[in-house]
Amino acid sequence: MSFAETFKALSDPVRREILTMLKEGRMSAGEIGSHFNMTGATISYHLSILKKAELVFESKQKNFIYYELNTSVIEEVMLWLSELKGVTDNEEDQ
Amino acid sequence: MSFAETFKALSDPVRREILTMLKEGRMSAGEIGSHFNMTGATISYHLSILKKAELVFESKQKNFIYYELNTSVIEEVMLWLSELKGVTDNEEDQ
DNA sequence: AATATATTTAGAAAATATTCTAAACAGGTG
DNA sequence: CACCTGTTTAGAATATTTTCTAAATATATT
Repeated sequence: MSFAETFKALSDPVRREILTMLKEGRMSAGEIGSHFNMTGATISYHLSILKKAELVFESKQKNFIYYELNTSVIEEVMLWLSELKGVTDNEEDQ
Repeated sequence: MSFAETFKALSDPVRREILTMLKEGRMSAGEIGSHFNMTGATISYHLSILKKAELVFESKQKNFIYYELNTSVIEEVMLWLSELKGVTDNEEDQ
């Protein structure tokens, strides 16, 4: 995991909205795309950035590709941020 | 606070390193700059991005400008991320 | 007041990111 | 197999970001 890739992925509003949509469950590329006023190619580009950042993973089914949140990277980012805040091990457990 | 600005600020390795340095306490622009192989102008640019994102604040003293971490925005980001993970209010308290 | 030190601003060059259109690919269905 | 649907890839246009040099500003010191 690279924080550069992760934060870069999170820095785009379209990509953050995609992640928020995926909170409710997995969606196909087409379903995701229909929520935006953009071509499928552009959505595919954003999904590829999220995939590289490991913020989502995909699974194929028929000729659909489903995307799903990957929460483990989110936890790593939160850990980095909490260390930045200077949280001690004890404080972390509260 | 805008998540776009915050994540964009966090997406650059130089800026993340500046934040990590500031964890130890406040530093002047010059002190920060001397840790990097870049001109003062470039460091000033990065500091302005961090300032706009409210990840740091500055205070002037003599002809030095000191920078300091602002942890409140970091907490807002962590909250956004924990909501993305789908954490319930109860789980948050553990 | 002149000079020195610390930092920022302006403007330009180079690198990266975002978006589009058109074409390609992959898996079903008639 | 030919075709349709869903998605990605390639390539180009545009926008944004990062970095530099040079100049400007602001505060202190002599």
